[in-house]
Amino acid sequence: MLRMNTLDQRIISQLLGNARASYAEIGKVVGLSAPAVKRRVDRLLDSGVLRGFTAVVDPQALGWGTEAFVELHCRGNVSPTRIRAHVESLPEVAAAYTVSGAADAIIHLRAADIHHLESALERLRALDIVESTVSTVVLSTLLERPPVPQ
Amino acid sequence: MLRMNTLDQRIISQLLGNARASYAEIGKVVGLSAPAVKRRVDRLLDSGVLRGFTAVVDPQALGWGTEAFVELHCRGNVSPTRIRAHVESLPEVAAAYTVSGAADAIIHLRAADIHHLESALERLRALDIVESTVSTVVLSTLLERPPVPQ
DNA sequence: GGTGAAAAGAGGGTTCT
DNA sequence: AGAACCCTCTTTTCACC
Repeated sequence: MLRMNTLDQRIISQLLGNARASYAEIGKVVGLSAPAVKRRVDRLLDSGVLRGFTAVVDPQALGWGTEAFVELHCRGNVSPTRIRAHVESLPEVAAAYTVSGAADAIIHLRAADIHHLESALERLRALDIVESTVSTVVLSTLLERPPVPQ
Repeated sequence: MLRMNTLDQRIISQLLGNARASYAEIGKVVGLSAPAVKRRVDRLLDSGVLRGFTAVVDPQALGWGTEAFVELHCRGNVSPTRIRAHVESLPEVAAAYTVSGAADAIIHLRAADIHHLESALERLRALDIVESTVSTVVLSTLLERPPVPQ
């Protein structure tokens, strides 16, 4: 595990805001030269604190505007690893979490439309670890923030 | 609304995989010159299909490893806009959705630890639109995929 | 959408503290 | 160790075709 300081956090903060910012731009904000920023970014990538860089797209625009949250109730005791192995076979799974409470997991589904969502749900319910599901369809996305603030 | 073709989708796909890829690299994959790629990316940014570029960080590594999903039940009829206005005042809100079913919204909370999460939940419940909440604490993240596949 | 040129940035080695 | 400086090579970003 890496020990990070304020400088690293501020660099990450800049990259969260704009992953295509140049090292010089970032350096100007955090008070470092461009090569110094690059070496820190490389180190953060190596250590796994930074996993990579991605584009933020409008799901609606790409035709993936229909979402749902599904509480997963499994048959008997199923390990998180097995749940993961099963749910990652569905491309519509945007995220999956094991949780406290009655449900075993919460699945975030993302699909093109209601029919696509229904099809994904059917395939999810057909997994042999699944006993029952409780779905909540998303009507609108009020807010979505990048993974980590500041 | 913008009409997009396969070329745009492939460019977006490349940027989803690596937002810091050079235009020349992207162009080599999709069969375009670097300036042509840049023109399309600029147009996608202008039109809002591409919202920007961000870093993918390990929340654990930055000390934001504790998450929860909260079903929000509001007093009477509250518009999505008002819900949004209220919940975005909490920095711990990672995402918020209006949903079908009994709850009015689902809030995705992200905090440093259980105590931080508890504090965020208290502030959420203190909002005057909120009648009651049902929280589900995330035990582990099994899977998290970028916003849009392919 | 491609081409070519000027400006900006990346990346590596060296020096300084 | 880590950051700044410098130099070369690549990339970006225009112009124009």
